Amino acid sequence: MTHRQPLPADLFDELCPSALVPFRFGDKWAALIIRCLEDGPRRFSELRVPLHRVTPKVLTQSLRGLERSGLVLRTVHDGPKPKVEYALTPLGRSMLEPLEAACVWAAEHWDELLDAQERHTAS
Amino acid sequence: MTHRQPLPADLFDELCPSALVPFRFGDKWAALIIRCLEDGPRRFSELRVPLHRVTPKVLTQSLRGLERSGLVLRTVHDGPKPKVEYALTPLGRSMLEPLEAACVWAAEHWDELLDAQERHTAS
DNA sequence: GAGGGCGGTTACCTCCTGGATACCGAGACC
DNA sequence: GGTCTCGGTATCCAGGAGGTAACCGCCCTC
Repeated sequence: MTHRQPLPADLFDELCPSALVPFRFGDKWAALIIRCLEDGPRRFSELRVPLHRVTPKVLTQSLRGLERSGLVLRTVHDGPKPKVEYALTPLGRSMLEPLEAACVWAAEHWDELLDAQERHTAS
Repeated sequence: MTHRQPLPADLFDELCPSALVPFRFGDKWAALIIRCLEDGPRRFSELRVPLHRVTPKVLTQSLRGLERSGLVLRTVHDGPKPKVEYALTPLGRSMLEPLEAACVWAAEHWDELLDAQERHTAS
């Protein structure tokens, strides 16, 4: 091994972006929700279908979190029938690219990941 | 809005890779650790420097988790002095690409993210 | 034989996420 | 009046992630 750079003294210095690296960005369901919104705005009850394992409370929590981060916009349409729509903001939409890259990686290495898990639980 | 695809009925059907999408992959420090290893193997005490806000217990936990996932290899070099090295496996190294994409995204939109946070805490 | 660096481990505790379950008000529909 | 859908809340609770602090054996050097 040739002479390498020593590691930086403090990865947390200042507001180092790497501390907010989107791996581990958002809560447990954030990525799935964002992918549900990529085709356009969706209603709450529309999101509940593919995410039926997520209770409404948790779904609301996640959506509020994404709203707080500026990734999702919540719009209440006044009218006779209640109608609430969630849509990606431009910022949220810009996230689709790295998110897609991460999904592709996961899909490609799915088998290896499972193998590693099994090999460890076996031993 | 033109006619869109309805959302899939169940995002959790089978072993859908999107459920393991690397956003939210690993624990709190996984991404930072992986980036510390991209230049080659590092020793435990070497990692402790940039990650000095992570206690040894948690660092060990994270490293064990990454080892379990097959992303990191732990090697004990027998010899007069104790020497343990952590290195990325090929699988771990392949993860650098999407991780880098995520970091670039975060760096580019850092200001927007902070703005959104502040705007929300203010209101 | 005292001390120090290495690579951790152990015990304990706290907080927060996420889950289960039940319930709610407004409007439309019957 | 009763009931349905929509878009959530309220309440309670368990598990686990993560933090604190102390300790450990081994080997080396002084």
